[in-house]
Amino acid sequence: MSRETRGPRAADGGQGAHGRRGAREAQAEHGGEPRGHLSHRVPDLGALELLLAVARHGSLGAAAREVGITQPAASSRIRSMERQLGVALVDRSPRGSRLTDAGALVTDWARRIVEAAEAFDVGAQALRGRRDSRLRVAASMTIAEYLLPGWLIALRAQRPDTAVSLQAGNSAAVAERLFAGDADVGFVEGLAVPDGLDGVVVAHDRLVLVVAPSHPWARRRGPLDPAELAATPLVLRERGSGTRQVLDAALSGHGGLAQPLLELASTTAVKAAAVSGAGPAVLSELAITEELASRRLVAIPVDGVLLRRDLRAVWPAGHRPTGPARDLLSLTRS
Amino acid sequence: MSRETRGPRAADGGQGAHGRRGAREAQAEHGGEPRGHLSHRVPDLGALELLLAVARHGSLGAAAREVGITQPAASSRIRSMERQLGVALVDRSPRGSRLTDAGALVTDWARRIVEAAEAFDVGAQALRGRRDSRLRVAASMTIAEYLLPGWLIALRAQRPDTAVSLQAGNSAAVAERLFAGDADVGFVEGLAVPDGLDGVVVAHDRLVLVVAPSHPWARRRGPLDPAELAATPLVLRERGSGTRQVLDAALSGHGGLAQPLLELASTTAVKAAAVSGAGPAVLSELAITEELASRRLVAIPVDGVLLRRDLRAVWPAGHRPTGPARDLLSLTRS
DNA sequence: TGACGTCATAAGCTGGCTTTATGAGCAGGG
DNA sequence: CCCTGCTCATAAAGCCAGCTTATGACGTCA
Repeated sequence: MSRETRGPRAADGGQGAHGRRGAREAQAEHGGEPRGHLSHRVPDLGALELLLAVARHGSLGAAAREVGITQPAASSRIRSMERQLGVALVDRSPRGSRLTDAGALVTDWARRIVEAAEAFDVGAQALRGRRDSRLRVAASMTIAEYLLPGWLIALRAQRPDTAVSLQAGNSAAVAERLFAGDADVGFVEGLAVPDGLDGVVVAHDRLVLVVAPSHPWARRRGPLDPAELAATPLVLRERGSGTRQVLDAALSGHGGLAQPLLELASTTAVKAAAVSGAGPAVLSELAITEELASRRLVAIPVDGVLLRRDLRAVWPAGHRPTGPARDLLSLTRS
Repeated sequence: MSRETRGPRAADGGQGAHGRRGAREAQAEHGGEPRGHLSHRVPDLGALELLLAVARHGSLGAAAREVGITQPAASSRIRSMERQLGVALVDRSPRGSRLTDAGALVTDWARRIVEAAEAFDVGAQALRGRRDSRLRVAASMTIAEYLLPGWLIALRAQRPDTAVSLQAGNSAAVAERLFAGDADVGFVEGLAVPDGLDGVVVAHDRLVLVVAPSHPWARRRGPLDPAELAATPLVLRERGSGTRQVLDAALSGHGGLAQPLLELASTTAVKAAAVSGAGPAVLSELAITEELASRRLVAIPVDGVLLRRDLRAVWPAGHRPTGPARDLLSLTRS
């Protein structure tokens, strides 16, 4: 089956013996595993896109056409990807190419990388904030980080030529932009709509108590008592952050928050501290799906506390969004 | 200024015109922003890793050291990333470099790409299946695709030198490998444990009815009636797949499944069909989190049907796993 | 059998990223 | 006060991956 063996080891591309190696002593490619960084073991985005195209078309040539390269380039690139991974990805035949079983698995993993890259792309483009943007969005950090890219991808699918710009900031900054006419629609998280704005709830965000798997709480059977949570020093965002406000309010009836174990400036820093075992933290469920899935963090249920906040689209009171902003809003309502 | 990065094609002016026109006239039929594929607009993995390192260290030089390049290379690479994105990412000062606000956002999006790449990496390494593996895992497709990479990342964090190999297949194949001694532990999805195996439930998987946002059901208020679901032609996996078995069983009391609208060979194909509006589909929640978040698919609740299946770790009856396999198991139990 | 499809091979070019070598700016200690 | 040590920026030269064009080999179908 498949001519797999027919060609000599392919495009070893006349690289050869240019002796001199720079001062990069670290990684030798000899023998066993490449011990370098991710970027040495994972094919680049272009190769992954090509692989997805091959999966779609069942043909190297057609895939090459889709991504705008020639057939030999595609052939060589897939082959070097197979060499790099040490796995046969496609079964070549004179009638086309189909993914092997392993190739299907690899392709699905690749798809997740490419999807993350799409979110990055659409977000970065919005961040560039060109002046000709048809839709100017102001959003809180959490929303800009976790939800907006998905919305923008969906928006692009529906209205491909809507240029979007994004400004991220806290609730006050969002309100300011809206009042100044610098943004067409805003997104904020928190307990109430800022004065002078109207809004609708577009999503909910649960706050979750998490600890590293090594923490004793990770082996608890039952849920935690709110008073116990309130009495425990936590890793927290600085005072004034949305997350901390909600937590404060929720625990006010149980003695209030204990003195923080650590106060950090960003969600990411808090997450990193929690993962590394510094202590329990309370974070948005949006921020920790990955960590929960890979067991770097463990969620601890807490009884009888509503750690939940609303995520709202907002606009200056009375000026309901129209045009592209309305299109975006209609995407965000579940 | 940087002369206009050469467009995807464009550079043809230089030498193109030989008699035969090259295949590069391949113009994208994709609507929307046509120019350039993802890989031209998104920095490569190495650059993203570097950016994360800068975020961690607050210094270009230290970040360079971490990823194994020199400081000038890091400086240049960050700079070209900023040019590519059109956004200032770091504030440089004689005392170090800190992310700008936009840089923090970009870095968080970058982190998601890198995390997906880590999952790809650990999965691909396992797939390579070297003979010296200390832990040989056999798993069903769904588990191998969505859950195993996360588990393996966690395992690597705890036991860095555990070489893992992975064989993916259906339940029967998993059982076979276990009996033959080709695998140390298996993971299967389905209603029951195969004969001759013991196992524990490690997770649950809900099946979800989804439609494209354009489908009339997407605008329903209430949940769907099971009989209505049963009577509707669906996009399905081929007969015999785990998903379809569960669906069949769940709807047997409501008239049984209608004639399929489409029968496709992979979860991915079903998902793609559903996204493109071919019709309603029932898929594992694991497979559609991304699509739900970005509104490419909408979940429709169904009343009174238990579309749920167990995901189990399994091993030959009586031979409870030990060693690395036991370490893995302890990670998978929530 | 010949036309068309597939993929593989070969050779040459280009450009991005790298390296080494240097310079400039700011901080803190002797 | 200036030297030492950190930071980042610039410049010149070289490697290498990947691209292209040109061709060949193989299989299928009318």
